[in-house]
Amino acid sequence: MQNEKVAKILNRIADFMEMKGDVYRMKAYRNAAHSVETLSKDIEDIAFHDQLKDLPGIGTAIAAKITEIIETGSLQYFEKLKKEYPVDFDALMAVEGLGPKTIKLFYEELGIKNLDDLERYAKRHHLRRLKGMGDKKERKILDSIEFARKHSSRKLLGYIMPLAESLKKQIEETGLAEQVEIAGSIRRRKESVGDIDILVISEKTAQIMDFFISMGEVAEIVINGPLKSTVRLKSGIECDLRVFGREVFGAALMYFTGSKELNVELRKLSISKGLKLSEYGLFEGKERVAGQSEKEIFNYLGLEYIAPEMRENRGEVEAAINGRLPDLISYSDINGDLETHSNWSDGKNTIGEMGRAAYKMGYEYMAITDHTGTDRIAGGLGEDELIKQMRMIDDLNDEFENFTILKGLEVNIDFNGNLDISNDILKDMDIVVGSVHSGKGLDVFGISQRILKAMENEYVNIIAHPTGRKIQEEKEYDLNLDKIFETSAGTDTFLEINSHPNRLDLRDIYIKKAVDFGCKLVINSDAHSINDLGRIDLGVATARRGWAEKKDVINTMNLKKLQKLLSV
DNA sequence: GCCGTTTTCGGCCCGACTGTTTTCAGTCG
Repeated sequence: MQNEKVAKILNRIADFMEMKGDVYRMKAYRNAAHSVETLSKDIEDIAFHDQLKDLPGIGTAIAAKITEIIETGSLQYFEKLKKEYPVDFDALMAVEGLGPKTIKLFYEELGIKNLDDLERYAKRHHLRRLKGMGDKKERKILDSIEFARKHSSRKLLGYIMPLAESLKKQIEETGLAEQVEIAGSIRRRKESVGDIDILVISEKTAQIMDFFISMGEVAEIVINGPLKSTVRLKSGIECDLRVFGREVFGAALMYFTGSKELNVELRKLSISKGLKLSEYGLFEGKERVAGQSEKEIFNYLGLEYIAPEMRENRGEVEAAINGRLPDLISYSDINGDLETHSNWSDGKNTIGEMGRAAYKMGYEYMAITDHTGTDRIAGGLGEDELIKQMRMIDDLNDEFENFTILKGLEVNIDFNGNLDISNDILKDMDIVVGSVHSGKGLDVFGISQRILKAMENEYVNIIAHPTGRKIQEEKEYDLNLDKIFETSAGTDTFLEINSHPNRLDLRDIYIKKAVDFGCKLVINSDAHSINDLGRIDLGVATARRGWAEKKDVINTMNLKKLQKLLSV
């Protein structure tokens, strides 16, 4: 899969176009990049079948460039641009107040290529002499360099959510706001987030801003205005607070929830209907015809309500026009957790503690799936220990009413696609989770073949974290997803959506594709302690981003139905 | 550079803020 690489190059070209001030070419490349990014098919396949131009935003010129990237591994046009402007664009863009135009100016006038150059020239006060610059801007840039160095990358949703919720709660508790909402990519539950956006309805604007900028979490104030303030938090992320009136709050929430791509799409749709959409409402001439709630705006535009998790401009607008939006799985639909670990392997809590915590969450069942055999690093269990554990779970289950601990394991799929526990043991398990943990690159058949072989084993129910990616750390395996989805559907092997904050694997666009293939999914916490059980919400959010419905996810079933499904 | 249920040419989302300006460019979301 070269999708990521192609999208990255197109995005970089868009950056160059922005530097050159060619706004419309910039948009064209940006659109094309988005098109490739959100594609669930392999771009090489599409190119091979000569179908690139069928993709939205890709015409003759960009199709030819994509073909060149796939065939030669690079792109002449892109190499030329890089030579023309050899700057560390990402690093410089991370500096607050620095954009493409300023980066170009600095490079052309002073030869600034990276943060070190920038810092040197700022300290020598060379920046302030340039056109459009002044001492204030220079100082602001200097102040922002350190922050940009430390915190240039986006943060994982799972780690930022609790912080955002806590800020929201603190603001609510002041009683100064009528309503407080978290917007932005957090509301869309995107896997990584760049900042925290909080919107409030309030008439006591000065007081609420004062409270916001003096909260304990605040490290530094960037902007402090009457309607908008920006602060840097001690945890290294920026947070915005904006105040709006009640009658426009829906429009503001919609606007600041995004995504940017969806906003553009909705504005275009508005124009085609003779309307105008902004964060202050939907207007017909000068009259505001909707704005108090998001529902009102969607309705007026002739759309069904689009859930925040779906707002990425990946076809949801068309589906909403035609009344074909999926009936998304909801956060309360989960009836149990089918991958958890106890202190028998690398978990922190006892099986009893895990069970009682899951019971308290209102679950009907939970599977203990400790690591096995060769996964010695994770304290893997041998066959004798597994038999002992099964007996103990039987005893524990006598404790509970209307709740069952299922006997399971997370079995390792080795280099040859074999499992490290014999079928004699597997057949007595309620649930068998298969996963690849090691040997990438060392394997005999390629990872797809390993997984496919494991799926063919009649006792394997679930493939855990199927693509093996770790967000911002490890790339996904090079898998033949079509084949895996086809086999999953054919063998009733369920694909996991792992809720670990840095996995969220399967990811959103693959979930959509898996559902289209008729695969059944399972959302698991992969908890290693009772505190991890709650993160299953991240998995549900990811499923919603992949347009999954309740019927697509097996652990929304009650125990009886689930057991029937697993026993087949 | 892409796109078309008024269009194959002439459009391409919108508004606020900041710092530099003396009417605006650049950045941000």
